[in-house]
Amino acid sequence: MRRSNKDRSESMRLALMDAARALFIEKGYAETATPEIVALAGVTRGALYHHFEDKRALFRAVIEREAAEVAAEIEGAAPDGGSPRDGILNGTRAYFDAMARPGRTRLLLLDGPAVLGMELMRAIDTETAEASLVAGLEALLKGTRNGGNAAMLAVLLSAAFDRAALAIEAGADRRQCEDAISALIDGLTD
Amino acid sequence: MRRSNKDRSESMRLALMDAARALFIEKGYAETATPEIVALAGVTRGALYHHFEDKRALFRAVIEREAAEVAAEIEGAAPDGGSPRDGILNGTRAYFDAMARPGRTRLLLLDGPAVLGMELMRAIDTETAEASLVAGLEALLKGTRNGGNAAMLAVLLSAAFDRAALAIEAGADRRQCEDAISALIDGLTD
DNA sequence: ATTACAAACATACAGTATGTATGTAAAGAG
DNA sequence: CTCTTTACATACATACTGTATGTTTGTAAT
Repeated sequence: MRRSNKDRSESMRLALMDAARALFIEKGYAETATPEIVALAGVTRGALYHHFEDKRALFRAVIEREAAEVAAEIEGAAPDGGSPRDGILNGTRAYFDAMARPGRTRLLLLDGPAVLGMELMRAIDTETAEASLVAGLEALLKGTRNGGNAAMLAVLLSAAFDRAALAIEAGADRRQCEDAISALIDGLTD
Repeated sequence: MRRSNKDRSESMRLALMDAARALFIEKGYAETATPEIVALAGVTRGALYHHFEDKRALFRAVIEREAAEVAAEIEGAAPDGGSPRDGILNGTRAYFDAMARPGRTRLLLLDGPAVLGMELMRAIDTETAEASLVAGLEALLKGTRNGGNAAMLAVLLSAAFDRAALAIEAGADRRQCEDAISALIDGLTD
């Protein structure tokens, strides 16, 4: 069979990213060796280092795809209508749904920040949850006593969402998490 | 000079932990090699592997000491008197002070969770900020509509504190962080 | 004190990882 | 149908981790 170079590159990148993702979520970034990755993908390390600068670049590609998927799932689940409060809470639930996919908390909340750094991680998922959270909070708090804090509150609340996602994966009751977040959100207005 | 074995072990462990800490905060856990650590401590790798099972065990010792120091600083700064609200906010400020020491955010909030895992990290600093935060929140919320959520709210709020500490180190305005946290806390009661 | 043992280190080694350099086959341009 | 470039495989240099072994220093008993 005769395939174009573009096709070959694309499927090879995907195969490598899929194999890497499977191992990264199973054993973590540090404990995953490149020979394992390429063995799982059925190729050699030559392919890996041809398409990615180094192991970290492969990890970054996996992270960026994962973050984009999370963003897309949230985007797709947000009706974007209704009150600012409902918009935020719907977004929260969509975020929990998205983060329930196995491996995502480890990739995006544990290994990602440690390997790529907080700065880069923030840049990667800047258009993820937090951007719409800022918008929602600004709408919610406009004119209230907390109107000026929307940006900072979004930072802190998104941290709470992240921790909640980790807690849920660790066995915490999801309903209880949502109630606590509702309490935090509602406290800002009334 | 003739020193006892206990003395030798103790000072050697401290020397290794100090050297390791300096390199861990400068380059991160993964990028720090054991030959560097022992070179900085002026010994050989034999000493390291005699006193610690592996590199990870040395990192864990560094983390546990750091977490204990943070806990002690908070403990020392908490007057423990006054209203629950003031107690929580004082604890928050003490936490920010403690986390302002260079390297602590990286050790305790980035590399720690990734290397040791969330579960172990939670066990290590379980008696740190969060225990007193739970107590403070329970006192604050007793009888209010959020009385049953104190434990979960403590989890979420401590995540917000952590993120705030990271933001402050990244250049965010500390005062603004404290205001936002006050807003979250006060919203739970009024 | 001398001997006997254990603890504290240093040195040497085996295994494996990463990244690079080089070689080969397939695709695309002229 | 050449010629070049891209895609990949193989081979290699370097470095790190953990262990095994050796040497010195402390410790306890006879």
